[in-house]
Amino acid sequence: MEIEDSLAEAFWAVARRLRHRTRVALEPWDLSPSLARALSVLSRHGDVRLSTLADHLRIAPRTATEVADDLTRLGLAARLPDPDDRRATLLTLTPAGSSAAAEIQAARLAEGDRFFAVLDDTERADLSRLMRKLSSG
Amino acid sequence: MEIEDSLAEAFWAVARRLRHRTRVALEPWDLSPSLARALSVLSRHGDVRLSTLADHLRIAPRTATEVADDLTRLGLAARLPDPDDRRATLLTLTPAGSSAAAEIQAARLAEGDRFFAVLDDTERADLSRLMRKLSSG
DNA sequence: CCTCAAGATGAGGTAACCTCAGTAATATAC
DNA sequence: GTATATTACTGAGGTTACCTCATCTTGAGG
Repeated sequence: MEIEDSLAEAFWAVARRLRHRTRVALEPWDLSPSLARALSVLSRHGDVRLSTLADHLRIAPRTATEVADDLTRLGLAARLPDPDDRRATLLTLTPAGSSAAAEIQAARLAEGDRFFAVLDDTERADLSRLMRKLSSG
Repeated sequence: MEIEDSLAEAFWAVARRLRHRTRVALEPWDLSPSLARALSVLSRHGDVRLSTLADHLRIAPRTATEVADDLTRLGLAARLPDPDDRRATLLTLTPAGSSAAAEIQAARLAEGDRFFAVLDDTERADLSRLMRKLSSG
């Protein structure tokens, strides 16, 4: 049936596979992808304002409030007042949040490595170069 | 900051870009990605039962009912009784649905071509080979 | 013909987004 | 030094694209 597989379709097939794998890798933490991403932003950028979090996640500011609520309810993050601006709220990782973030990051990296392990070194280098070209072209 | 860009991250950056471009390319038809996919299943497989549509889209059968409702309301598809099984309903493209499907398919292909046009022939062949390897590995 | 399964759908729910309006705090302009 | 605009967050309520469960009709096998 698939007489003509466009490059885009092939790309999406790989994306689907990778997404599925990643989702499975996150299962032990029982975190939605959305919360996992937020956690990773917090661990990469330290304490952030909700509006900054929204920017990083490319979501509306209002939605960042909800993400913060969820992480707080799970004991992974906490709100604290921004000393520089009393309108603002900083979101900070709790110890539980930090360690979850670290473990998740490690699991994700490992899963990525495993996924791309079917390629040899040269192929991975090629792919990396092509991706860079496509994401800045 | 980005000392170590994993291959997976680079891949997702490209995916985001391609998704964005595709969404923009679909704008003229004012169809959600979900309906556009359904339309494309119909145009590839001809009349299908709702349950079959659900399988192709990997959604629950109940959800296919809603997709069918939406396409019908837009005049792009119509329900007709399955002559082989009076429990079943076939979904068929209307003329408007067929031509929309064809145009969208063409636009998507063109957009994909444009997206991957920053690569030369060799690079595209490489990418294609790598994608095939990753989606069957 | 009786029971069980399959196809569609009504009712109702969820996750992850959104906009709009409102409040508090800050920055800017006069 | 006050008036005005702007910024940061959040309450209320909506949307999309899914889901499950219960129900109805029809089909299939013993």
